[in-house]
Amino acid sequence: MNPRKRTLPLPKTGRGELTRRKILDAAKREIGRRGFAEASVSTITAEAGVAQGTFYIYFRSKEDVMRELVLHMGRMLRHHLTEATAAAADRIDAERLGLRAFLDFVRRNPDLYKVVEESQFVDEKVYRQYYTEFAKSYRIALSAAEKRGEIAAGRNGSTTEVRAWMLMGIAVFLGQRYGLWDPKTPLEPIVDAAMGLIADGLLPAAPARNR
Amino acid sequence: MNPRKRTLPLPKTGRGELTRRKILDAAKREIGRRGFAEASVSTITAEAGVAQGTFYIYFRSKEDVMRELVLHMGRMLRHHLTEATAAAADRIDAERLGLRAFLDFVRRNPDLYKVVEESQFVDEKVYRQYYTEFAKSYRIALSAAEKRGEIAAGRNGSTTEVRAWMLMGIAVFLGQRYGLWDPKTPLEPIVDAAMGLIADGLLPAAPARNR
DNA sequence: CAGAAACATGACAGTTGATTCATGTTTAGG
DNA sequence: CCTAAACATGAATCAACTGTCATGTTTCTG
Repeated sequence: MNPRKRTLPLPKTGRGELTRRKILDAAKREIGRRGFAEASVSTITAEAGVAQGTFYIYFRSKEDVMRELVLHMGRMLRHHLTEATAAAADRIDAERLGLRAFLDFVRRNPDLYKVVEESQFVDEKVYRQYYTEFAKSYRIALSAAEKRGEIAAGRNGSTTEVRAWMLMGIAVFLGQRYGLWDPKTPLEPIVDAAMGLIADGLLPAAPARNR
Repeated sequence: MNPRKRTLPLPKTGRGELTRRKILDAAKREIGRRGFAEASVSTITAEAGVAQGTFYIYFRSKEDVMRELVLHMGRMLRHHLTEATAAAADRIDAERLGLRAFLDFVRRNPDLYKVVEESQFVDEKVYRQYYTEFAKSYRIALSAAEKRGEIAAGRNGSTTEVRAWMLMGIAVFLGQRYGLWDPKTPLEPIVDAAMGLIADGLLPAAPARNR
């Protein structure tokens, strides 16, 4: 029924739960700040205030903790975005609110964000899954909006998926540039500028176009 | 005059140059495939067909090789893109040609591409520099196109820079998704779909818009 | 409250892999 | 063709970490 347990069983007592969380939190900070290679299990457990051996009660390895953190980020971000876009008037509005919320999230959780990006080089599978799942929800939302006429119909069969990946790429890069690297600058002008491209593209407004 | 040499001096003989190149090539393949952590100096030198010690004649450390490879990628990619976009009729055309060329490049140089992405976690400085420089050229090109009226004027002061980072994010994500992860699928439909968003945005064509 | 299960400890065994170095070999240039 | 500089070697050094384990301590359950 459980030939090779993928994950160690979860703690069964309150104490255990607390300890596990302390380790996870410390790992997030350590890996986020110093990077996966620098963050040793001993650094993590020191930061968490527990003995080294305790780590292995809850996690098989450092990689195991990465996986857990990626899943955690997925859940948190999904929740954050769902809340933020709930009141969107239409898809463009949802894009704006979503982008804004994403940048906020990155600024509030730089460590977690960096862990997820680095997971790519530690366990590619979990990283791909992370983005593939986001892309899937994105595709569904875009398809629906397309049917409602809120956004343009695609040029070909790949359009919706391509759009989803483009929008994710935009968010990730703006998150990196303005969320992580320049955490003080106001986000509104960034989001405004971004929405210009997302909604209308690079081309000048229609009246001037000749096509 | 050279207080602390950043880089070891370049080889002075043909033999040395060849050896250095063999090591660099092997490092690119090894790090690209197995990742920075897995690629040991001994693996790299074995692959290059030289002794371990030889590595340190040309590079101070494994990280040193990463830096070198990032710079190399920058030069190669810049060259590739310059050639590809030379004949562009206008900025939109340049975007199309550039995106297409970028995806091509990624498919042709997956190892190098992956090395650059991982460099972020090995020497963040060189990684930032890499993208910051690309962003700079991008800004210049976009500004010029804006003045020529080929693309819409920005909404605010950050527009040009934000656009540059968005377009880079788009390229990187499509490069990852369709260049690396799905290296067989034809690129044309991807590029077409992408250009829809880049040129016109998500909103339906102007006639249908009411604003 | 007693026994069992869960949890915690920290020293340590064992591995790994980066870097050094003393010793050769090859090349360039006079 | 001879010598200094350049290049190459690979065994040895050395530091760092991971994961284990024998030994406690705490919590749960009946």
